[in-house]
Order: sequence, then structure tokens, then C-alpha cells
Amino acid sequence: MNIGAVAKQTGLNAKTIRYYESISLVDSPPRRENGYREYSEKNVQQLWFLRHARQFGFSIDECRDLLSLWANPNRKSVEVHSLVTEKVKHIEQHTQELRQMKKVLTGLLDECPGDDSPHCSIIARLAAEMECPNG
Amino acid sequence: MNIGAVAKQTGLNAKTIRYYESISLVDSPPRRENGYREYSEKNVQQLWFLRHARQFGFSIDECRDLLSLWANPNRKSVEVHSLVTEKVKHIEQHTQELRQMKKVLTGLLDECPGDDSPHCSIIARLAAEMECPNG
DNA sequence: CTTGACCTTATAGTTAGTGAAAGGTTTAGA
DNA sequence: TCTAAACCTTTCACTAACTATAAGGTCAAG
Repeated sequence: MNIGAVAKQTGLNAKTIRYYESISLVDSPPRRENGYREYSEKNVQQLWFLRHARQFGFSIDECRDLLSLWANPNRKSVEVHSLVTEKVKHIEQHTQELRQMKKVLTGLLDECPGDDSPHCSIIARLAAEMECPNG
Repeated sequence: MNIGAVAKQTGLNAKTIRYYESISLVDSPPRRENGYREYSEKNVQQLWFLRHARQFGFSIDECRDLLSLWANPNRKSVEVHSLVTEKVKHIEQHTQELRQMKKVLTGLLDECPGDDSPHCSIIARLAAEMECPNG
């Protein structure tokens, strides 16, 4: 299969596929006489795997780990489990930060008239020199 | 004030301060004879503003807009209000995505034994070729 | 006079690709 | 048979928001 067909099937951009190959995230497929990449079923499966892992929010480096666990018949499922558990923790942390940001911003919105006047508590709050460690 | 003192006061890294100057996000402070930057009160206030805006999650480009609104005595508070409202919307959207990711991942965790066996539904799920548009 | 803490610049690396340039190959149609 | 579109190839540069490093100049204390 040519790269274009693989891209269409997996939903990955052809450039993304070449990029994954360039950083040795996936096996390099063999080339035909004209230099085109010829994707085997196995090559395509790796790309499917990446598509899903990236959609689930795993970074490229985490994908690297997941791919190697996938390829290893002697893996212990606890390794996968703990990797994913870590990921969930990070997501929770990130969500917390976003929640906090939203809380502060909506609080500020309530205090800003949102009219033609220049007075705005949001601007005032941003300009304040509050957090100086020594007072 | 030297850059080190400004960094300590505002909590920004000195390199970050130089970076903000290099992209014309803040005014360039004048230099002394030895080439050192000499920060005025106004220079420092801009950096305080940036520190807060960045902490609230605004991008550099958004900070640029906020800084110009701050500097403009003829601003209308509705402009600030709508900029922040947009930001809150994006935060909500992002939070939704994270919530969805977490839901899927925790669901997968429940199905993975997390022991010494290689069997793992997470890996299986990642490897599946499910989302083929004509499948 | 030396040591260490400052300051300066320029360059490259980080994440995960995307866009563009410049060119070779294949296929369908006139 | 020619040609135009749709493929494929490579490399370089760009994105966001810094951070790290190198290589060097300056300043204050002992």
C-alpha cells in the first residue's frame, strides 16, 4: 500500500506518517524501485496503534513505551496499567488547573461592566503588583 | 533595577524577560554604559502584568492585546470582557476534552488486570483497527 | 588579584507536527 | 503521444513559549 492509502485508512496525515518514521517511532517500510514506501499489514497496524494512542492523549514518548509493550509478548499488564494510571493523574491535575483558571476568570468577568467605559477590574487585577514574596 | 532584581520581584525568569523583550511584547528598557538593562517602574509594571496574564492562561498574543487595552485610556471594558469570555469558552472546551479522555482511560484501566500476565485490554484496544470510515 | 555572581549575546533544543519549495512518477484523458 | 492531475520524494523553515548552552564582559568582596 502507498502512503496515501495508508493515510486515508488510518486517518493520519501522510506527513505525520513520514514524521513518525523520521523519529523512528515506527518501522521504516521497504521501498519499491521508484522509491515509494510500500506499507505491509504490520506497518499499517503500528500506525493504527499510534492513531489511537495519540487520540487518547499519550505523548510521542509515551507512545514509544506503549508500542514496545505491545510488541513484547513477555510484558506484564501492570506496566501498562501504571503508565495509564500516571496519565490519568496528569489529566486530573491539568483539569484542576483549568478549573481554577476558569473560576478566577469568571469571577473577574462578573466585576467588569462590559460596556463603553474604560473601567475594568480585569485590567486592574492584571496590573496589580500583588504577589511580591516580601509583601 | 537590574534584570536579576526584576526577575526576583516579579517571579519571572530573567531569560523569560529578555525573551519578552526580543519579541517586542514589552518596551525595551534603556541600557547603562556597561550594556546592562536598567528597568524603570513602568517597565516593571508591564512585566507584572504579563506575569499575571500568563498565570491566568492567556497566550502571548492574547497578552499583547491585553497590554494594549491596558495602555489605552479610551478602551471600552466590553473589549476586555469579550476577550476574557472567549478565553473561558476555550477553557471549558479543553476541560471537556480532558474529561472525555479521562473517562475512556479509566474505563480501560478497569478492564486491565494490572498483574504479571501479558493480557491487557488497553493494549488490545489501542491495536484495534476500528475507526476505518468504510468499516 | 582572584573568585563568584552578575550581566551580555547568539544558537540550538523542546513538542508534534504543518507548510512550502522543488522535483520525480504514474495514470487518465484528449 | 502528449499533457495535466494526482501521486510520491526530500529538505528546510515555521509554529509556542520558553529553556539550555556556550562564550564572554562586568562588578563587588575578600
